[in-house]
Order: sequence, then C-alpha cells, then structure tokens
Amino acid sequence: MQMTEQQHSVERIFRDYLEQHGHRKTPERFAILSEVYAHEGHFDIERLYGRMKKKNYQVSRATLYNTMDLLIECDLVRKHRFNDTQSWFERAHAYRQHDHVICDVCGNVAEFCDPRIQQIRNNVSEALGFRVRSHALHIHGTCAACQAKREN
Amino acid sequence: MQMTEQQHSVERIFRDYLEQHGHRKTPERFAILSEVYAHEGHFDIERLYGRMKKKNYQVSRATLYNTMDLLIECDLVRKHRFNDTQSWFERAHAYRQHDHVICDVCGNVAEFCDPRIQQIRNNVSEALGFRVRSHALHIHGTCAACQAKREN
DNA sequence: GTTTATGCAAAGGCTTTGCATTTCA
DNA sequence: TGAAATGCAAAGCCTTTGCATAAAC
Repeated sequence: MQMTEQQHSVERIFRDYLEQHGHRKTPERFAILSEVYAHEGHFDIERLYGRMKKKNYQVSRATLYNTMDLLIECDLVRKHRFNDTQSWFERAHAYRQHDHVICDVCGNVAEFCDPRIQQIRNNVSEALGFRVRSHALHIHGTCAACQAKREN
Repeated sequence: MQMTEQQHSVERIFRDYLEQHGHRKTPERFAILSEVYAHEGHFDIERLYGRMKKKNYQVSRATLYNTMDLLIECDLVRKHRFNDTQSWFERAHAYRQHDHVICDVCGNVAEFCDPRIQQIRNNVSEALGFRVRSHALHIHGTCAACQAKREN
C-alpha cells in the first residue's frame, strides 16, 4: 500500500504517543489509524467496522472503541455527539479547525469556519482561568434544500 | 401552589402549543413543565423522575421522555449531549442565551455568554441559506480548580 | 516469560416501543 | 364514545466489561 506524506506523519505521531505512554504498537492500532485517515468526513464505529471488514482487515468493535480513545487522546481524532445516540468521529490532524452545521430534517452535516470562535475560546480561558482543550459548535436548523422541499 | 409570573407565562405557551397541535392537555404534562421550571441548572431524566417521585407526583419515565420532546418542540426546554451517554435538559424560556464550559476532569458544567456567537449564526445563515433554529457551543478542558489540584 | 491487547459474548445504561388501561375532548 | 396519553415492562441500541486467548516487549 502506497502511503501519503500525511499518513507517514500521523503514524509517527501515533507511534511516539504509544511509546511515551507505555502502550503497545499493535498492527490493529495502525490499521485502524490508516483506515481512519483514508477517508474524509464523519463516521461512526459501525461504519468503520464495515469498511475494515470489507478490506479483509477485521478488528473487533471493542478494539475500535479502545483505539478511538487513544487516537482522541493524542488529538488524531475528534469525537462528536450530534443529535442521535451514537458517537461520530473524524480525523483531526492537519485539518484546519472547523465546526458543524446540522440539518435536523435530513440529518446532513456540513462544515464551516469562523475565526471568531477562537476569540471566544480565548475569552473563556482568560475570564474563568479555564484551560481550553477543544470545543464543539453545532448549529442546528434546516438546510436550504430541505427548506425548498418543504415549500413545495 | 403559588405560581410565579413566569410559571403562568410558560404554562400559557405550552397550553397554546398543545391546542394548536391537537395534543391533549393532561395534568402530567403541566406537572412536568412546572417541575422543570422550579429549578435552574441542568438535569437528566433520572433526576427529574426522582424529584417528581419525592413530591408524590410520580409519572413514568416514558411520559417524561415524551413530554420533553413536546417541550423542546415549543422551545421551552433545551436538550444537550455533553460527554456522557445520557441527555441533559434545561428550561429555556426567558433565560438569556448562553453556552457551556465543561470540565473533562470533574465533569462540572459552567455557563457563559458571548455576543459573537450570534454573529456567527447570522453568518452561517447568510452564507449557506441555512435556517438556524438553535446552536450549542461546548468548550471542553480543565477548570481552574482541577488545574490547581493537579499541580499539588 | 510477563504483561498488555485482542476478540467474543455478555452485561450495562439510556431510550424507545408495544400494549393494556385510563382519560381527555 | 373514540382517539390519544399514560404506565409498565420488554426490547433496542450503542457502549463497556470480563475473561480466555494471542501477541508485544
């Protein structure tokens, strides 16, 4: 399998993280990392499980959950809870910070960026002495397509 | 039971909503609304269930879930998903818009306000033709108290 | 050789659902 | 009286856990 520059880079980050924390460098963990970085967009555990199964690299759901925790710890993955019950994930390294717009009619999730969010983070940090690690801004409503459909 | 001005107000909103949508005005629904507005802060279904039981006004969990959906529909309640599995709720009427700062160490949730979030909402609305209904901004990290503890 | 990770299946927790009973309109 | 809401218990779904097996170190 040909690896991109980026894949090498995230693999190194993960490897360093595992070593520094006394975790083992198992093939499953790197296979999962690779699969996560092979796609853009959001996924849940079930979808990731299906993808790996299809590629004949099946790992247990338990291992997927465990590995997600590790990847979140070292900031290679972000975890989201939108409206539904399950957790959604996305790769996080080298992707500029962004937030999410969720259509409550069709369930579609879009992304957007706004620099003001960084200012808000700084404010909270200063005002409360809070050490900010991450944030999630979810804007809910109805997307343009669903508005149009509804009017017909 | 003495009712505040506000309780009358939210009850009227709920009553109107139920009538306009052909839902029945059951005593359970109004008892739940009243209990929700009797406390500030966040609560989950189990806590609400416990409170009502203690006051000898027990309703089933199923009815609590159903009624929460109605109250969310008419903007009298907001629902949140923080980090844990269950949903958290809070009363929403006549309380100024605010967002949440979550300490991932102790789990404590604080509130803050920032007018820039409204500007971001407007931007998204204009840029994407998205009809914004609500938003949730969660800032995660470590609170001042937990930082202090950790340093000792 | 130890100790940690994996995989499987079972258990857990929150939420939804089905159905009989009650109650609002 | 008829349709909708309630309550209870069971089922569902996602996630975590326990334990035997396998594999890093």
